Amino acid sequence: MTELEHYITSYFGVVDEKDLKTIVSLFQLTTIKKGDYLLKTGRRCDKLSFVQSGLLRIFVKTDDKEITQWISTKGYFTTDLSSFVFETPSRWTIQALADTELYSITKEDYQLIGDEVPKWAELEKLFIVRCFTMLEDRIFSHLSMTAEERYHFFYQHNGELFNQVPLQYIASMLGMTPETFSRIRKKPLL
Amino acid sequence: MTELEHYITSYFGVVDEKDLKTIVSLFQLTTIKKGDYLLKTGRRCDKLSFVQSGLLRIFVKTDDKEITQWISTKGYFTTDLSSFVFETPSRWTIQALADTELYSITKEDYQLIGDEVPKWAELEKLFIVRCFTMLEDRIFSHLSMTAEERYHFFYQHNGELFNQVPLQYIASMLGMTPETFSRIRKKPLL
DNA sequence: ATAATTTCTTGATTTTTGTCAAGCGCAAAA
DNA sequence: TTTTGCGCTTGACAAAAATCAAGAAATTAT
Repeated sequence: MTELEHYITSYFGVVDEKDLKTIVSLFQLTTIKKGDYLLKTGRRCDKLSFVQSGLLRIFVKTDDKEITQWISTKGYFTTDLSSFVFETPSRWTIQALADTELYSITKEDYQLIGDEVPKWAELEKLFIVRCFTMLEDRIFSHLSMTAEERYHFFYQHNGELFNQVPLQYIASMLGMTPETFSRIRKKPLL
Repeated sequence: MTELEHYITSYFGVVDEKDLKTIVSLFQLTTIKKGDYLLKTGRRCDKLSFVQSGLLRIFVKTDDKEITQWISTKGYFTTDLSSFVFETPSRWTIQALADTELYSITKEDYQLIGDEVPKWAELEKLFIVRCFTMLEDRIFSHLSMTAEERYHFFYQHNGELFNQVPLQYIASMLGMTPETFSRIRKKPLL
């Protein structure tokens, strides 16, 4: 079983062997180099990508700074969901932070899954609801926690990321400056 | 056309007359009084409610304070989505801030919609993706804006709420204390 | 109408976080 | 190896926001 098959099984739920092969066969393995862009703000995001290895940073460039929205690691699906679904210009820019292997599927092919696998619509919905809930949690963290608390919480749950990506991106993603991040980092834990 | 019919048409997309009647007939009009609870944290949220009139506050009680996640006004669907879909204990408490009329549908009946209206699965997905995108925007506002900017942005888009609900709840929902909210409020606009 | 409660404001103060500027360390490039 | 650039840290300072406490103002209850 490939990682993609494993991920689909565990995150979307049980799909029979045959359907799983059908789904996976629609994904194409592609590679992008460190620094390359998978998507740029304003372009239409016409594919959904699964990170097989490597790292992606999802961010927005405003007038004076870049805001990192999320960092996708191995085992994550990545896309500009709104752009992918509604075919509108994307809000996010997605760039590789390391050489990255992706299994990607075009929107066209993605729609075939729904035709081939009747159960898909339901599984897809459950998946999106799970993503929705994660965003709710993230908003809640901004309403109820200080920068320091968000740091520790994120470190607990995603500590392995800290020695893989520039810390300034994690700082941005948590809603603080690199300086604040650095100061929290060196504080003793008491 | 009732408000509910109108809302379904405009937010979920075009559904034919007959299907629309089917859907709407599954919703039950109920009334809850100011201060009453529609849902309490930990309980299973077994229904989806459309606010016909009145106001609902969605919040969480932590050890020392209450965090308001959202305030639903006329024309909003409200539920604990995760609890409704996965039948897990709800995270949110939902309380009426005023006497409120709701059109509610149980999960059982909600599932009938999918059976009766083949198009529903797709419309439902699009609706959830739209909600997802709104949450993304909200996270972005916390990563890129100060309390003052969030205040003004929210005022621009939801100003009518300011004379309908206790301001402390809006403050909490925007991630600031009532005192900070009050000070921003009295600041001249320059 | 009056009292009681809740909500909002204000001031003084502390804490948290951001900004600016400089320097250090490390890794990639020349 | 030396240089260059990038990322991280640090310090001094400024700004933003939280806290605490007291009082108005408004709402609700009596």
